[in-house]
This record gives sequence, C-alpha cells and structure tokens, in this order.
Amino acid sequence: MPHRLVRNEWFAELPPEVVEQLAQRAHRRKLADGQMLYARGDAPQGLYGVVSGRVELRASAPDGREIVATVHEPGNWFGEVSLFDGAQRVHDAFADGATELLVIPTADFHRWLATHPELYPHFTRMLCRKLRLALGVVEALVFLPLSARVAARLLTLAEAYGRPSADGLLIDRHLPQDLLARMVAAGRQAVSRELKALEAAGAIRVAYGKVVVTDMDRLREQAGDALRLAALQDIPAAPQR
Amino acid sequence: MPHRLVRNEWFAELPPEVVEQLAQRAHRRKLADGQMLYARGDAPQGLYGVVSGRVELRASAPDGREIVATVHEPGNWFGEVSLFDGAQRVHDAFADGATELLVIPTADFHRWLATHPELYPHFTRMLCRKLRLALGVVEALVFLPLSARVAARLLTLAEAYGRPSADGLLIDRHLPQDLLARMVAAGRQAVSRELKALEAAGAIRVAYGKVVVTDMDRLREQAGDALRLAALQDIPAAPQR
DNA sequence: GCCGGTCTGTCGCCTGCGCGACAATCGGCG
DNA sequence: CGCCGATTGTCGCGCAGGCGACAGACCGGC
Repeated sequence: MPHRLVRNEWFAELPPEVVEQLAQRAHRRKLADGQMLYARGDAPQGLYGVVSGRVELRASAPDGREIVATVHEPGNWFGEVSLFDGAQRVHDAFADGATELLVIPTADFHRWLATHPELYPHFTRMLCRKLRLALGVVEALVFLPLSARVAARLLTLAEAYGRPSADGLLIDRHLPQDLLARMVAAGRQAVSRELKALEAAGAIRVAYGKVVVTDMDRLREQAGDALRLAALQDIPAAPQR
Repeated sequence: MPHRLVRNEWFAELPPEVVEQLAQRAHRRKLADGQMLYARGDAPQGLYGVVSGRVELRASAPDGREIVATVHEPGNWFGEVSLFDGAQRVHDAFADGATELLVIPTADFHRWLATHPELYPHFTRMLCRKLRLALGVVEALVFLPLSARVAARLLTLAEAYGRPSADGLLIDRHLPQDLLARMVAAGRQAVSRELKALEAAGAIRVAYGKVVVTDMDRLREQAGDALRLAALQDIPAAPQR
C-alpha cells in the first residue's frame, strides 16, 4: 500500500502493522477520465482510496442541475457511509482524469475491523466529522449569501491546494469558475460576479482556470459568518472517554 | 429506565440486560418550557433521552433567522455526535413544553460501550443514518422548490404523527405554519401560500394549528422529486403514547 | 362570553440569483 | 502559429421567495 494512503486521517493514527493486514486485502482499479465509478442507488462494493487522479462525488437533479459534493485527491478514502451501513450509495462518483484506486471490499474491511475492535472509536470519530461537515453545509446554504459561500470555499481550497507564488497564494489546481459554482451550489455567472467583487476588494486575483489569493485576511472578512461554520469543520482530536 | 426509551432504534435491538447496565448510570433532568438545554459551541455533557415533553434542535444565524433541525419526541435519543467525537455541540437545544430528560454522562456511556464492543456496529449505523439524513437535506435545499419541500415534510410528519380522523389523516401535533416554515428553511408567508396550493390540489386541509392530510397519494405527487430523497428524510420515532 | 395572545390569509415590494445569449480570451495541440 | 474547445465577462430578463404590514379568525383561560 502506497504510504501516502496511510498518511491521511483515516489510517495515519493506526499502528502500521494493523493497517498492513488491511492493505493485503486491497486490490487496484483503474478508471479513465470521466468514467463512472458508481451511481446513487448502487449497492456498495467497498471502501475506496485514491492512489492517483481524482474522484468527484456529485449529486444531480433529474433536470440536469448538479452539485459537486466533494473531490477526493490522492491519499483520500471515501465510500465509508455505505461501508458502515451497507446501504445504497448516496452520490454519483466520477473519475476526474485518469485515476487509480485502491479498493477494500466491504466484507474484508469488516473482517479486519472485527479483529481490531479497539479501532471503532476512531471510525466513529470519522463519521462524526463527516456529519458535522454536512450540517455545516446545510447551514451555509440556508443562512449565507453566495458571496460568503464563495469566499469560504476559496479559503478551504487555498488551505488544501495553496502554493506560494509571485503575488500571493496560488490555488494550484485546475479551477474553472463553473466547477467552483457547482461546489457552492450556484450558477456560473453568479460566481463570476462574486469573484470580480472579491478581486475588486483586493482579496484575490482571478486568472484563466485559476485563482490566486492575494490577501487571506481580506478573504476571511468576506467570508464573514461562514467562519463560524468553518470552526465546526475543524474538529480537534478530542479524547473519547 | 422507562421502557419507552428502549423501544426506539437506539436501544431496541440491544439485549435488555445490557441496556439495563447503562440505564443505571442515567440521571434525570427537568426543563421548563422554552428552557435552553445547551447552545452551539457548548462542551457536551452526555447523551439525552426524552422521557416527556419535547426538545427542539435549532440552528440560528446572527441576524435572528433560524431553522428547526429536528424535534425530539418522547422515546428519542439525541446528542450522539458530540458523544462520539467529544467536540462542541452543533445546535441549540430548547425544551418545547415542560420536559423531562434522561441523561447519560459521556464518560459513563463510553465505559459501558467499552465493555460491549459488539455494539459498535450498531452505533456506526446510527451515525450513518444521520449522515444520510443530512445529505438528503442538502440536496432538498439545493434542488427542490419550496412546494416540494413542504409536501415532503408533511408526508414525514403524517407518518410520524398521523392519526385517522373524519376527513383524512390528522397530523396530531401542534403545527403552526411558522414552525413548519422553520422546518423547511422558509418564511412563514411562503409556506402559507404553499399550503393553500396543496389544499386547492385536494391533498390536505389546513386547520388552525393543524394539518389534515386528505389524500396521501396526491401529496406524494406534489412532493415529486422529493420522494427520491424521501428515504433519507428524518422520521422522528413516533411518539409513544 | 370576553380578552389577549396565537395563528392565518393576503398584498406588495424588493432582492438574490438562475439562466440564456453572446462576445471576447485563452491556451494546448496539431 | 493558427484553430478550436474551454473559459470568462457581461447584460438582461424573470421569478421564487424573503419580509413588512395588516386584518381577521381562532382559542383557551378567566
């Protein structure tokens, strides 16, 4: 198992030899750009880890509108809800670029976990974290105007992909405005307008398919109330007793 | 422990004597109407079970707007997220009517659970269920018009509180339109309008502080796409009377 | 039966944002 | 180095729904 896959929150804290047992159950799977991994309603196959490429989890309405719930990068694991409750997939999953995955079949995962019950608290914490994120999204949608959602999103993107560059922190990832729009559940044109506003405020600079954050503090100002929600998304490793 | 509290999904499937061990750790707490149990950001005290009365979990914006995330009825347990991850409360909790709770302190719960690791899968499933609910709410907010959200909500309320009456299924619970509005994250007047529309469509009849579903199928039609999400909707365990 | 608080119906204004349309750029690939 | 698909800027229409303002209906308690 590539060690980057065990360096993330899912497995990083666990003893290496324990993770190794699990890794032996995994097999690999390759996806072409845009290929569907699963669709909402599918029966779960297992837990997925991204080795290379990317996987977008999306929700879509019958009328064609869609939102991007998450984008999983190399090192991320996903598919845990169906893993733990065995029920249908909630989202549609598509490869973004040629992608290689590690797949741990549901049954193997559970056999492994059964022999390591001490790991359960760890996984319940993972689930709680997802739950808090989802609740934060609900609040953001209900309470925050688009401007704040965009600003907040850029902040988290900057943290995840930020790389210092000439005139600020470059979000080093292909980020067309309509992807950003689907991430904040909005239309492309509206996002374009908000980006212009942020640029006028001196918080960012927009380039072709890219965004550079020139002033994090100013961006934080624009996010406003969203920060209160951001705090919820940042879960301290609280002792579970 | 009143047996109504162990009849719900949280503990119903578990061996009675195991639940009994836990029950002995619980203590009681009374709240007056409208009293706050906890606020967002508070450190968690434990897991709560509603013995009598009701508890509303709400989220509110600084500007005063607020939504009702859930209403817990007698027999329901809540507060599990903070229980499992130890972090701050996400919502504000208020008693609706004079309320009596059973409180299981966090530490006691975990001591108990540690001696029954076989129960972990059960609790991860509970968390997954909440997560699915939250994801369903996100989709409903993004994709569905208010009319569908109202119709869908009435359907779940009818399932939970429905009682046959002269001209249909009475939702037997104090349900002013502005409560309904806060449940679907909308304004009171808009909900009023939608209710009128549903009435005109012959799906419901609105009374003072009450709603009677006269035609479930017609109501389902109005909910439309929401039914796809319906499986994800929150159904408060029916109040046990 | 009366009163005050709670609910509902309705009208109207206003704003945020979806969405179509199109022109202007950009940039990778042949 | 030029073409074409991808991306962006912008204008404008349309509308769902937020919100204030009342007026009227209801109801439980006294």
